[in-house]
Amino acid sequence: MTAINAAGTIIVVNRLKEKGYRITGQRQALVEQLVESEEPLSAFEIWERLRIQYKDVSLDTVYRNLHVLVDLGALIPINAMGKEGVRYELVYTSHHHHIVCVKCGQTQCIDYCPVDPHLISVLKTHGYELVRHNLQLFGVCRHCNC
Amino acid sequence: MTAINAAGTIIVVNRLKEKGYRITGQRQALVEQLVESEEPLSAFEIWERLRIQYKDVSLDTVYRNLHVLVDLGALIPINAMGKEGVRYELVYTSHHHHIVCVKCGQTQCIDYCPVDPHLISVLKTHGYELVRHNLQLFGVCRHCNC
DNA sequence: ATAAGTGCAAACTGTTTGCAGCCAG
DNA sequence: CTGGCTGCAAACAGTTTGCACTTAT
Repeated sequence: MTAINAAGTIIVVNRLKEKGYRITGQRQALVEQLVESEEPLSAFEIWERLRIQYKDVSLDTVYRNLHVLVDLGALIPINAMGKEGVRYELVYTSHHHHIVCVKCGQTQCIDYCPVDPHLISVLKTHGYELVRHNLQLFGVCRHCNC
Repeated sequence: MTAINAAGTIIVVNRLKEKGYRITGQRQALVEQLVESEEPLSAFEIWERLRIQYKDVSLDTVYRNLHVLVDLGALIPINAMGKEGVRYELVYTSHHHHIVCVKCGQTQCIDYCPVDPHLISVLKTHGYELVRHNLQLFGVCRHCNC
């Protein structure tokens, strides 16, 4: 694990401690997997990776810890719609959106966000103040497009 | 049913006929429910409404017909990102998105779409071909902002 | 010590599928 | 008439929950 990843783990683990959560081996290992992953992971994928270190870890524990992190605001759920369920990504990185492959369910980060001053003002004319947003992009990835 | 809704039903039904699908009572009634609905419906909600006319219609039939309409391109699946499953909206109206008030749940159509040639090309560089998309906007409406 | 966290199994939800009968074309 | 459509039941995948045991604090 790189120094930058170790730091990321510590940040998340400290947030857990602050809120009174206990740091178990499984919980810390789950955070490490999320920090080290290049892309959002599904609960099942996290489970597969955790089992290398914790051979008896259960999928339930993965789900429970994912919920804890989501409640904490440290993790955002990304819905892949269809193939495989929700994927999770830590949010200490910069703001961006994702595209999901409608065939295989893989996701990629897209460094683009539609929310600009123009959209904000359009919404204002409708009487709305924007609180949060999510751009869902669905496509076919290079691999599935053959 | 208003004249405009009747017209909407006919448009969708004709697309089904063109592709060789048969027009059963259940199928037509399902289209009518979608046309008449102000907002996207879940499979379960459609089923509830269909059962008023077709008391023995099965939920499977709802799903099967939803798939047919999605394959046809007449219906887009919208993931509510909450605990509920997928919602469906007919696409014979002009393309737009919605903003949802996080306090009262009211929605408004927003005549804005982030998908432009620039975004398409950004996605191409990621190896993705865009199939469909959905912009989810959450805000506080004029009424709730006091 | 003690309450949060865990593994197991079983329940639950939303969706899909195999089959025999039905009905639109 | 006949293949697509249907209802039924059962399977299915992803997720959640009740329980007794374990472990971090």
